[in-house]
Amino acid sequence: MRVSPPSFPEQAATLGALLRRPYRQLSGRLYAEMAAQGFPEIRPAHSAVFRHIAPEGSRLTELAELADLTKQSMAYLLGYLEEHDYVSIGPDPADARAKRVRLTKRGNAFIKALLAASQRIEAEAGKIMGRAKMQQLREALVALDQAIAELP
Amino acid sequence: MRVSPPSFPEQAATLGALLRRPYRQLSGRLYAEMAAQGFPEIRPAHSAVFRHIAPEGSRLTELAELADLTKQSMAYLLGYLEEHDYVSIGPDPADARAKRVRLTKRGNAFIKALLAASQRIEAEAGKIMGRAKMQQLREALVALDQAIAELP
DNA sequence: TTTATTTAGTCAGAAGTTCTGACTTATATT
DNA sequence: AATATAAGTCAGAACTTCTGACTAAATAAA
Repeated sequence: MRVSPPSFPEQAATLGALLRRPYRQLSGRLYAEMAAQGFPEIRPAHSAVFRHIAPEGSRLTELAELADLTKQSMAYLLGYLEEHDYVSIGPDPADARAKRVRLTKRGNAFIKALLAASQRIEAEAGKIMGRAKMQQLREALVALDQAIAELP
Repeated sequence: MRVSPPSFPEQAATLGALLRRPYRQLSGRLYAEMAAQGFPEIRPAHSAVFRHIAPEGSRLTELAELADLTKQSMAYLLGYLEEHDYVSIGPDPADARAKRVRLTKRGNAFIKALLAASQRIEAEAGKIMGRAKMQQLREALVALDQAIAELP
């Protein structure tokens, strides 16, 4: 004698929904904090660059591949970041077709601030939910990522 | 004597990164499968509707609030879904200004298929990483979501 | 019970993110 | 040397979401 059908995703709490909610929350907090700390130009899309750029610099195409974006999309993001002095884009000495993208001082400062804020938020959440559970969560997320990669 | 600075997010594995990766993977697989199963029109943005729509139907404004979107954005998504016969949009008998959005047969079929695929993928991943760990993961994700909500 | 306010939704326009297709130039292969 | 491949660019479009201004209906206040 069911009163209301539990057949809708919100109640069903799919794994996807469970992952999405905290991710969104975290993301929102983080970028708001970065804006407050003097990096207001950075939007979530730009993380595609910051996540993958190498300390010695990276090529546009390389970044595009790592971020799973087209070269055009990556070029768009990089143009914006160059304009706002987060990266510099110069010629690649080894290949006249290619460009070398490097973090500027400001770009490095942004990453440092983002990492610090992220760790602080994680630590605070850890205090609330328990550090052991947070550690379990991390391990389980790594395992999940691995498991999904092995899926047929 | 550090050789390469570990100061970049990809290596740092922030909690955000750990959540994002499997979420993206899951999402990608799920929508590809839905397309293969006869629902090619549905894109991730539309989940904002399916996640929140009530069995008896919902109002546009209500859906917008639940999804944390503007009414205009929700109207855009609903228009598309109505065109493709996933929802019907009719007048609300209780309020002449309002509209009532209901899932069509096709909309219900989509949700059913999405849920089934999601559960199947989760079960398969569970077989690989261990069902106990998957259960731990679910619990930890709920705890994390709760903890983030309690953050200052 | 008029008047004022709030609520539901629309219209117009824009910004941002990402895509496809066609192209140029430089490098690598044959 | 001729051909194929790789790095990026240019032009244009689709999609997602936003802001601001608006209409019409419902609710609250005077």
